Amino acid sequence: MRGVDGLELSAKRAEYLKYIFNQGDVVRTTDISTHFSVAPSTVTKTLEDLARSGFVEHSPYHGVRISRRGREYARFLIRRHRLLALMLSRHGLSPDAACREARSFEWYVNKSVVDSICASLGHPVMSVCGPIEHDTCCCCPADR
Amino acid sequence: MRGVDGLELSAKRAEYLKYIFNQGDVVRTTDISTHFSVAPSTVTKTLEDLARSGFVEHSPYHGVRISRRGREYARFLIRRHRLLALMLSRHGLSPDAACREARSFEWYVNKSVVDSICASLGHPVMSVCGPIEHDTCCCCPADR
DNA sequence: GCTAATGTTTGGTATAGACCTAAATTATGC
DNA sequence: GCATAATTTAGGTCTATACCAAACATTAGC
Repeated sequence: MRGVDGLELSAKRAEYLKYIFNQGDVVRTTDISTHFSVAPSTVTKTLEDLARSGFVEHSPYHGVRISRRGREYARFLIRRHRLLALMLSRHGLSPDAACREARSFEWYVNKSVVDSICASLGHPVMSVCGPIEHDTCCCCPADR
Repeated sequence: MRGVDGLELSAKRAEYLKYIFNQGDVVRTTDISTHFSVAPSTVTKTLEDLARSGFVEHSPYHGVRISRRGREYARFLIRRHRLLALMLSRHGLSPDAACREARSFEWYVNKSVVDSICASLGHPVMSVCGPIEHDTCCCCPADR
């Protein structure tokens, strides 16, 4: 995660990656196109891009599998989302609203900002929409 | 400001509007193109758009002047920026970093979220990069 | 009050991202 | 091993942003 600023992927691509990560194993084009309600061909193109950037391994006609890099990045995306949602909930939003609203702008928030927020919240382990892992956080030796 | 969610303008357009608002009177195409380092024709096109949406009054060859609607909206943009910057500074960012980082994602943050943050910070009157006005805040009778 | 310099707009082009349909290709289930 | 289902390819649309060159309008100098 060194040299990562969290803005490498557009919102849409990041959502695809998150979805692929959450599915675990091999994900089929149709799964993604159904989930996001877009045409399969749209998915194929985006997948090719994600593969070109090394976030997934795409074997045509057989689906995609997340790469090591993609896995790390997806974990960061999830950690960012949950930290921002938690922050919003500390600023008066209901858990649901916090989670929903975080989705709208999280894609534009730097890793360094996320790390600051994480520290200011005392490296919390639980957010309003799930646990927060700290293996991609600046405070963890593994990341240094 | 009723019916406004803060996402009406793209980041670029909102920046143009903010600049025009800050300049006060009539602003010339060249001023804007110099400020943002883009070609004058790019500015003209964007200005036409802003005029079409009612944020500015554009009299060709004579510059633009902000409209009533634009003025209100610009005030909201500034209030949003300063509240988010203040929030970031409360989460460990230096004043400079808070202001800079807020710029990168503020464009995607809803008015309702801004209002919540405003309330949670106790409707502050000063941020890290300038005063915060509350005439566009949900807490003010003028807005109801 | 005309001309030259300056400022602005018009029209055309480009890129990136996201999306689509239709046609072609590959895989899979009997 | 063939029909059907899944997937990719080809070719296109649309929006936002940006650029340039050429045409045009305005202003300033004389």
